[in-house]
Amino acid sequence: MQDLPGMIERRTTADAVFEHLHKEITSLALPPGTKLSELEVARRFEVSRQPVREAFSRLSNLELVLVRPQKATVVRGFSRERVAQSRFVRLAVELEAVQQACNSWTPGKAKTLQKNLDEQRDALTSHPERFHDLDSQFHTLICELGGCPRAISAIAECRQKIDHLCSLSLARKSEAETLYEDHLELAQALKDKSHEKAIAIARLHLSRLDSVIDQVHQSHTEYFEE
Amino acid sequence: MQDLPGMIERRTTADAVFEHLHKEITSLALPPGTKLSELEVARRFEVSRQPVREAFSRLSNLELVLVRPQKATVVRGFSRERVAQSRFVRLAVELEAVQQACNSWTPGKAKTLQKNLDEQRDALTSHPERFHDLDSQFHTLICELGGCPRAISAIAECRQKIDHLCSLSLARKSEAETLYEDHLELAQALKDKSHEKAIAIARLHLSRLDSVIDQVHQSHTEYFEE
DNA sequence: GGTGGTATTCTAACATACCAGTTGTGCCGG
DNA sequence: CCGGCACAACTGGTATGTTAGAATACCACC
Repeated sequence: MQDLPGMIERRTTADAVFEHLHKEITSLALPPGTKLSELEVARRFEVSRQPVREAFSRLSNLELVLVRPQKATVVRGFSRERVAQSRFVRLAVELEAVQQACNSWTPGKAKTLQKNLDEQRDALTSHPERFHDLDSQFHTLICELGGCPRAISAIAECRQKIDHLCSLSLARKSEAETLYEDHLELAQALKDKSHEKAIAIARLHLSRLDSVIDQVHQSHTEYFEE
Repeated sequence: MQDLPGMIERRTTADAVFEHLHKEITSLALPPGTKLSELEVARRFEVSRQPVREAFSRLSNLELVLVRPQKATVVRGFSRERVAQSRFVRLAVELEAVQQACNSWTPGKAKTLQKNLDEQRDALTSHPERFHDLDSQFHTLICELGGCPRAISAIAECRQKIDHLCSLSLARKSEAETLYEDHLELAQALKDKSHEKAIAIARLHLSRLDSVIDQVHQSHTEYFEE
């Protein structure tokens, strides 16, 4: 006797506060270093301090804020180490997913992936803002079609932290073209069922993040904790 | 001007409650399905509901409990899917770590690892209860010496969820011997700098978990959510 | 003018009271 | 005896008051 339908989750005040703050932090509307006071936030949302506390706790779990008892709660900055950690795990998972995909690739799957690639190409010139989503979808498709659905959430979790930082990056335009070309090559490698090539491209693809990270680190040192 | 020394974290009541409950849950003193009432727990620890709420919130983040508003908070059971997810990520990370170790392996590192292996052999007969720690240390050493320190925490996180389940496993004795032999082979593969062999053994090594998981699933179906 | 102690005023942590659902139980009517 | 409804005893969510630690500003004193 499960409560399968009973899981209709109530939307609580704390949820609302959490989601709002989460958005403000990840969008950098609240930049790193910003002090957040329970009382102040509570007044801003016109709720009591309790749900705010709850929200702070969750944000703290996500390492988005640092709660310093009796002092203050501040928005955490980026950490090269944390980013590197995410990148590392994502690389490992992505490599495994790509390999499994290599083993089980079929023309039908290739066609589905090609459809996404076509959209990417169109987006490059017409809707640059859509490229990021298509990029994400591309990697998801490889996991899904490749028989690694478990990799999807793991990668998404890693991406989230990295994307947060990459939102500061300028020059996404030329970057996007490079990424698109990587995607093309990776798709080809899958078609060829060439493990070595696929792995090499995946490694190269993710390594491109490093320069972006370095660039952001230099242009926005003040947002970093180290 | 950092607050390097300012990070001295105070030990709060919520911490204590959280740690206590965490231990009770992971040790299965509070088996899956146990109902936890904020009020009841608060009385047990002689604190107010507030810190208990905080603790519940953290446990919920770790997916150890399920908070159902207006109904109850219950200790979550195992989920084959969640375990598989952890196992998958761990495999991916471990494979990457082993490969990097392969590239940078030296006789000196091999010697350090051998010391751990010797301890494992001794533990098998004299101190079986120590084997688990040595096993953990073995994998950590490979990451550390292999130039993948980042893999350590990622693996530890995955292990935690799986270990929780494996604590129900009987027959750890014969299992341990098999694991030890895997370790020996892996160490040899590293010495030989044989990527293929190392990867194959790592895959095999982790796949051994599956039978343990199946076994626990059959003998303790009531602890599973699905 | 510089230094030490103190008072004020922040903060988050904690305790308590209240509210709004949910659930289980038992009474009452059929 | 059985079904349905009402009530009582829960639950977690929210609001607010209280406590204690930490930073700061200020003032007296050197």
